[in-house]
Amino acid sequence: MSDVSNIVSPAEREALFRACAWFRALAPAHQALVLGAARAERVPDGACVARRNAPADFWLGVHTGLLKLAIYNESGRSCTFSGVPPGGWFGEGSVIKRELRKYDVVAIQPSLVMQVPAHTFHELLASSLPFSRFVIDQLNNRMGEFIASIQNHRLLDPDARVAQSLAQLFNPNLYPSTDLALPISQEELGYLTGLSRQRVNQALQSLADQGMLALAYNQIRVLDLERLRRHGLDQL
DNA sequence: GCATTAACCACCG
DNA sequence: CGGTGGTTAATGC
Repeated sequence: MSDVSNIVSPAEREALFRACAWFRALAPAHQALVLGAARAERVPDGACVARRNAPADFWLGVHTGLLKLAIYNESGRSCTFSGVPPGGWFGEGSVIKRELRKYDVVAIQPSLVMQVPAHTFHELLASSLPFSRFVIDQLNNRMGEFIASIQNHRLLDPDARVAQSLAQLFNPNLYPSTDLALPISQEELGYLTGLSRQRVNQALQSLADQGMLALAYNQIRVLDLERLRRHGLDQL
């Protein structure tokens, strides 16, 4: 993990924010507030975007690439809570509570990350109805995803867990701009699902055989998202 | 039985 | 060359 960063120019940064639905819903004055304070940077694969137990100074968004939210124990074992694909915004929980971040944020692909300062986030929350609405929807959607995650983990067989974990990365409310070709290694998918790489490989090949996915080097292409979403749910 | 770890090797970039 | 993927064998619950 390194902290090497690559700041994006103001003009390009503005374009990035105009691509976000929540930003377009803001009044012009609030948009200006964001553009005056926000940052955007390119980070390489493996880079640490934000650290666990550090102050949550930013609300974070993904424009391109892929991030993961994970914690590591002293022996180096990791637990990945969530993958965040393009279009995803996260970290509002710790920003709202003004607490230390609860997990490490690590790039698992070269990524373009957007950062809204906590101060700006609180200003928007206090003065913008559209922004408040967005944050409520955001928290609500993610709560649903986490409850589904626990269900999946406890009730579904490994093949179905892989299918559901993949399908969650295509939640249109949380991650509106995810491409169907997902650049992720099978090892990272193992961390995300809590399964071994070998078992994930077996599940992926089964799902590919059934026509739901196409596998390539460092990439999983979803061919039938609806079937992937349904897969395994009949077990419940 | 089934998943995990460890190991091996081929292949990709 | 390092990272990734496909496979097998040994181990454990």
